[in-house]
Amino acid sequence: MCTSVSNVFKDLQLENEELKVVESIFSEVTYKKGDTILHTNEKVYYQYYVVKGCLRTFFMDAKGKEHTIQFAINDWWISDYIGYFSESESVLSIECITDATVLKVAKSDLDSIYEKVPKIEHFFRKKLERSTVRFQKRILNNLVLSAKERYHLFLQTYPNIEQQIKNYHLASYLGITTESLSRIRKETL
Amino acid sequence: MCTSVSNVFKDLQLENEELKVVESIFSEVTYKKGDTILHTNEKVYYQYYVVKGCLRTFFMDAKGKEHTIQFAINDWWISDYIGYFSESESVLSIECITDATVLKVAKSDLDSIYEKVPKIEHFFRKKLERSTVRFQKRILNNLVLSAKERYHLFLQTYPNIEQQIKNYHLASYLGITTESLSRIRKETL
DNA sequence: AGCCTTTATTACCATACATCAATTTTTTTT
DNA sequence: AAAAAAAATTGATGTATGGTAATAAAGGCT
Repeated sequence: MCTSVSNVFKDLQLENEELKVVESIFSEVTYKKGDTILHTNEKVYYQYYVVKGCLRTFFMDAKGKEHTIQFAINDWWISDYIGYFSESESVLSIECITDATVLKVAKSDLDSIYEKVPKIEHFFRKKLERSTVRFQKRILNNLVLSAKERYHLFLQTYPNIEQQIKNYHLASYLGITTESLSRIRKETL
Repeated sequence: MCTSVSNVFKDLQLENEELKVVESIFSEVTYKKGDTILHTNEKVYYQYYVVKGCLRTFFMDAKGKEHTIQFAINDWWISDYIGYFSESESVLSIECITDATVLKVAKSDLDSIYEKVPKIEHFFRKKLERSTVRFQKRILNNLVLSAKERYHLFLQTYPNIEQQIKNYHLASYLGITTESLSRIRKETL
């Protein structure tokens, strides 16, 4: 069916049997630039592994201002993890910044597989550990760095993402306005 | 040995055999108010389950300003999770705000138990999921709320913690100065 | 190519919070 | 209880980033 699933778990050395079970719960979906995969106030059933393209999650605040929480490109995972893990309605939207191909998997399916294939539970625990490290670092950075410093750190850390996104995507990720980002970029040149 | 370990995993219905294995890797330690459990630039071997007392992790920036990352009271876990998960030197310090009793466990011991007792890996995966939700919410809040709003949200969310901590602890958690916090509290009365 | 929409830039003014310095209040120590 | 130390408050002023609005540049579409 979708051969890319084996790629997701390539480091795991799954038996053929295991791989079959795992493949059965993933499905490949393609989207067009601008598509919204998840709207706010929907139940969050899925998380998504990005095969190709660039996506983001964002939060729309009371004043209608967007706040980008996460970008995802090749080999990253994305979802509204607040809604996904707490099995509640979404507070974020997931949007395709470019045309995209993803593998989606339902939380309920994944949860039931953990018992059958412990390697998979292991994989997702490790993934959570890495994402915890990233989030903690992000909190640190937001506490410590100026907007300008956060901008340069982003460029360093995610050089592949900047090309694919608009300035206002990045501004809303850095927690500043497009105008401020524009000023920062001007200074830098 | 230390009976409180069974309490940590009370929802898990561990067999006697399993409990014994698990208990063997935890050890109870007591600290005095003001003690620093972990200094910066040390290897982070342990994470800590708080039995009693109040602790915090904080980051000291280049200007010598403290930034509190996390508080922990009864039944919470605490560590420098950047250092702990990435097996690197600590960037945070762990400090006892009050006298405290904790159960500490080494990452290496825990990792080796996951294979023997899958229930434990399951437990820690779930714990990571919940902490991911909390961190995502914290990022959202920092993006969206004013200092005043963050203060009131903190009081609501952690009513048990405020009594145990100094204003400057809270200020450094909210990302503001003690002076600003003082003004916020004055307005509120 | 030219039109129209989207995105980015620039300028001016506003504001939330920071910084510095002095003082008061609370807590700890003797 | 008095003295000393730590913590909190208050006032005056500074600064990074926000908000608004107008303009310019870039990208899509027929």
